[in-house]
Amino acid sequence: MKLTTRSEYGLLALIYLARHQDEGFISIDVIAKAQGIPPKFLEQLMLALKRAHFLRSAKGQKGGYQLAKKPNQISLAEVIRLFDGALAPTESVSENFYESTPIEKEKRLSKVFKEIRDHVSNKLEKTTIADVA
Amino acid sequence: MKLTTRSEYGLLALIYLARHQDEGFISIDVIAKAQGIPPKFLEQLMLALKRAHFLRSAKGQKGGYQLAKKPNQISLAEVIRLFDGALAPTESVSENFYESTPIEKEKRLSKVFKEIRDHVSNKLEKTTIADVA
DNA sequence: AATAATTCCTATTGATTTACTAGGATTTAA
DNA sequence: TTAAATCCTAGTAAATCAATAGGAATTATT
Repeated sequence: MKLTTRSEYGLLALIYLARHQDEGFISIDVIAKAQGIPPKFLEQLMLALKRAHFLRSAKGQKGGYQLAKKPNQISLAEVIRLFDGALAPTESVSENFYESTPIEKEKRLSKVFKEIRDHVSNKLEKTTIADVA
Repeated sequence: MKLTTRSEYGLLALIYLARHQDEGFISIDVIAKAQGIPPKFLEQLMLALKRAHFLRSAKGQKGGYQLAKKPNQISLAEVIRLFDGALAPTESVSENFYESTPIEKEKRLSKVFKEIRDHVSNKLEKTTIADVA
């Protein structure tokens, strides 16, 4: 469950937008500058967030992005899953991204990792952008 | 905190050795075959585990590896840190592998990840090879 | 109508990491 | 002397990651 910079940047962008909810559409350049994110890289992330329906956009001059949901309706779990996939320490123990891995046959070990997955998942599911903005 | 296969294989090897503690030195080929690990890859991992003093070795014919500590004195945390580094979701929130990351300035967000780090860390610190073998 | 500012979209790049493999040197039991 | 093992480092192929490039489409402003 190591976060990539995409997840980190994605969260930072959402937090920024949550803090400026009532200011209409905000451009990538503004967000990038405010949060210290390479603008062209952020562009990709915004597109992904938009396609996942966390954001709404407006094209053209005076265009930009705004939240498509209330901050308290966007969980950290959803955002991190979008950019990084499984929250679990191994995919063999993931609910959403199951895949076989070497430790799978070791039931006791798997149980430990499942417990961790549950805790991480619960925590990130419960925590929303509103909580951290 | 996504486990690499090195960590997974490393844990599997230690579990095997814990289950065969009283059988003297056991060769890489035997462990590799039993646990389904590419032998030359396992060799590297064993070497690392030896250098970290989890294992003892004997060279030459009839040689091999055995645990250098009791299974209940080897925590999952130590093994995973050896192969994968930080247990924390971001290094900015890691005690043992601190490094600056983008979310660092967001205190609320960092707090969430610290809580996760603490839970993961505690759980893996408390759980030993004896518990999972 | 022209221009500037923006999102949209895909491809590409360079660096790093990951999962291995290769192979020689050394040691030791048979 | 030989076979079986660890020791050790280098190399490699593929994947992932972080970031850049650049053109197309859209829209407000001049």
